[in-house]
Amino acid sequence: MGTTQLETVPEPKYWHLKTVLSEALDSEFSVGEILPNERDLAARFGVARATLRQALEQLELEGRLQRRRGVGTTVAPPRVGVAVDPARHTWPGAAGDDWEPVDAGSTDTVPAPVARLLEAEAAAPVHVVRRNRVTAGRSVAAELLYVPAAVVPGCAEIAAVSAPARARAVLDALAVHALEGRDRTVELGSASAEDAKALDRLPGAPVLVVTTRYVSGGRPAAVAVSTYRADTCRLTFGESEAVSLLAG
Amino acid sequence: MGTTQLETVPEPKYWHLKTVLSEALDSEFSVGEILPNERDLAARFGVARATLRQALEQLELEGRLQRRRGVGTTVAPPRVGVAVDPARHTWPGAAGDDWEPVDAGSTDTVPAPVARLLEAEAAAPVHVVRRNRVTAGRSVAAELLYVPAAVVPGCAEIAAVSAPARARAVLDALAVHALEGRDRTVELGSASAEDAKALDRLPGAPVLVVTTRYVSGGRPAAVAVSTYRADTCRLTFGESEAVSLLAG
DNA sequence: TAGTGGTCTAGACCACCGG
DNA sequence: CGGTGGTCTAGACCACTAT
Repeated sequence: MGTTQLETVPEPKYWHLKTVLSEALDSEFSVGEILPNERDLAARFGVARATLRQALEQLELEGRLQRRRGVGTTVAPPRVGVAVDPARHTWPGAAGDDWEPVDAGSTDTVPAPVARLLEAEAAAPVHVVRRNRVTAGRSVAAELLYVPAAVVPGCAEIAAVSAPARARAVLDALAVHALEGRDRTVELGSASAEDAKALDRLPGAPVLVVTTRYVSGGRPAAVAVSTYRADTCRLTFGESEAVSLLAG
Repeated sequence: MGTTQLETVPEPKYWHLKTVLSEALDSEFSVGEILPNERDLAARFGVARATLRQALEQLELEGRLQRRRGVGTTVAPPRVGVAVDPARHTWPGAAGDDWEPVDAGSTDTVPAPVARLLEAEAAAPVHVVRRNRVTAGRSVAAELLYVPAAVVPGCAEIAAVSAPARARAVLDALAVHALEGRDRTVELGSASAEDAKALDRLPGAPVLVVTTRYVSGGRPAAVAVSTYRADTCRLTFGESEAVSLLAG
């Protein structure tokens, strides 16, 4: 039979499609340009729409494309470099950061992983602060900050008139302590319905979940769970912020 | 018609399915247990297999499930905490790390983003070292380390007999310099065919891409692009390594 | 209202793994 | 070999956006 074909491992169509599209994006399209619609593209490549969509989904995951229902598919700008770890260790809410306080409330039940990080009982009273991060004019992250009530005993944020003021009250109460240390984890997640709304994405959209534990007085004083849009963000650590902006 | 239904916003089926399955995983399954196959599950929930798969894909993305072709779907163990940023700043290849050198070679053409980070021409000769990271017995990351030939002028790794020895030669030549600093970015990507093989995943699988730039003598001396399995890894920074292991 | 992407279906075949 | 997940099809309808 001696075919010249060696190891005929047929590449999936969607994978090949993704490669072709990716090269086309590099050479024939510019940022913001809109692509033909999915039905036309599928017809042009001779595949089912579902197959084409599989390729588009991958490209969107990689931050190459942006798709919006009712609008179309556009070429995405390079990912935004977002500083996650500034040189100065500071409490959340310090002056000059990109975060805007949204609201604050209290609860007795925090997620189990958060309770573990706080080294507290899941049932202890905890303040929950919601913040959004806007960088370079784009909404990039949503955050829930958990502060045990015991850490900010005098905090009476309930009395504050506006929602942002309630959030600020907790942040200010936190800042009176001395910050000793901080540690972090980064992992992949999918946006909850609530986070999705804040990030202007659909529920389930891929996000980078940054969990930060703040230590003061030898004990965990707060835990922040920040969810960043994975399609548009590149998290930067150390002095690399300026670099990554250039690298975009 | 006064239905009791308010704001009938129909939740997508796959989203609801995901929620139901997620709760079932918490309460009725233990780690490693195998789920019924996709056709049975789809029938049981009264949905098409594609819809069920959409839910399973989300759960796999979140590290809750593990699917292997020809085998089945199993409940995944908690994500492994992987230290990305040890307190001591060291060159790659320092004693005691999890990385095993695989091979090394030379090239004249590096990816454009890498060239930018190296502040070098894309056409300059560069050594490329491939390493794999095995943590807790599991293959978690694959890496390409780019070292400009000018940084390790005496390095003659070509002569080394074995592939790992070639890699070590470059790493050792790098270690003679003084490491001044390091910066990093983390972003979402999808596994290349080559990385997928090293990570025992399918091409296109979601990965966390950690780009590290090593600075020596006031100039970039090396750039590492490490791709971590996003389904099984949680990257840890700072002193949080022990914590995250507990938190698992 | 027309056009877009998002969801869903009911099939089919393929690649891979185990016994 | 039988069973699994992976790929692919050709449709249909829905939710959203802009005009």
